[in-house]
Amino acid sequence: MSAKQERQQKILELITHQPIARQEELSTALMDVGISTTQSTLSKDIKELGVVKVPDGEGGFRYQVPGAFIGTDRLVLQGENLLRRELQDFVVGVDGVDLMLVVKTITGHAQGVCESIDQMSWPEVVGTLAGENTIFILCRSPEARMNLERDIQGQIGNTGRT
Amino acid sequence: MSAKQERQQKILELITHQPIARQEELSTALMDVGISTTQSTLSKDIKELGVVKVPDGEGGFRYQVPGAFIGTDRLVLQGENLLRRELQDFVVGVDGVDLMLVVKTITGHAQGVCESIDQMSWPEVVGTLAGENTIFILCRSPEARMNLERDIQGQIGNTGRT
DNA sequence: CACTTTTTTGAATTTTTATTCTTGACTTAG
DNA sequence: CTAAGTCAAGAATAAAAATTCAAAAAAGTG
Repeated sequence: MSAKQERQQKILELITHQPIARQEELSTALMDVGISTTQSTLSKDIKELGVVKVPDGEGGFRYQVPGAFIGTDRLVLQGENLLRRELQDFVVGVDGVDLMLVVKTITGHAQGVCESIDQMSWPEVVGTLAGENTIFILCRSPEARMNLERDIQGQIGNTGRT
Repeated sequence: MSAKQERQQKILELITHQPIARQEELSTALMDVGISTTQSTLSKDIKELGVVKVPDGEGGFRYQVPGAFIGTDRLVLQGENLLRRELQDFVVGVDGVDLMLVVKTITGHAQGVCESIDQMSWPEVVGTLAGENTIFILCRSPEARMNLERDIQGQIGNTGRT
């Protein structure tokens, strides 16, 4: 494990276990653990890790590991390309009745796929909701549902190509 | 509504709808909306609101409304006040068909808003379910749904007042 | 109304953070 | 081995954000 990785790992540990308000402070804390570095390097690490400085509600600040944030890496793929990729890779089935379309994914990926579907802002979709491996899609009409169902069905059929 | 409140409200709006990387930039954006203020004041507002500056994954930064965190003060709010606050700050849209009402929130806030809705124990609501940024609300009748939809629509419509 | 108290604000300043630029360590290809 | 290329790191510096302080505005109080 490289020095950089070790340091970044330790940074995450430190900030989750104690309130750290400034990069200098972090530098000191790292020193105590035998890691010596500069504010400059920490600034870069922090950006890379996606760590953020949040108001702590007591008039101060503290660094925190990002949780709910969108952030970092997923922004390379977007829109239709991302969706196609997700459908191909993660969706295992589609079904539906009436206004409800149900998409099954491999475990843990429903949220992600659902996010992509949301991003498309399809007019025929009223709303979506994802669990762990299932997505519910409420459609505006049975016809809209059938169209979508056919579309998605088509996409996931492509899987074994090339 | 005080000047301060208006300004802070607008800050939340602006940063959710466009990427803003620096406080000066925010100041400019506010100017475009007719609000004139200084970096100094914005720094205070940002702290008060719990807004954070996050790495955007493209080598830059942007301010963002906090999701997972908040140890701040807004948690004292309860019942209707809390709900109103949540609707204003976090809800980005409402839609529905038939018995289903769908509320969209900014990412990570659906659970919270849904909780507040549950607390209200509205008789026209049969049940609710929240994902990451979407809430499904099953209503007792289409009329009930329309009423709720109108109510919530009204709340989130308040944003741009005066 | 006066008068006190609290709150809000901006200018100036300090503090903190990001970036630029260089250097050295390490890799790879010839 | 040597040269070209990549990567990590720090010193110095630029940029951005937080804080201090004084003054103005607003909110109470008798």
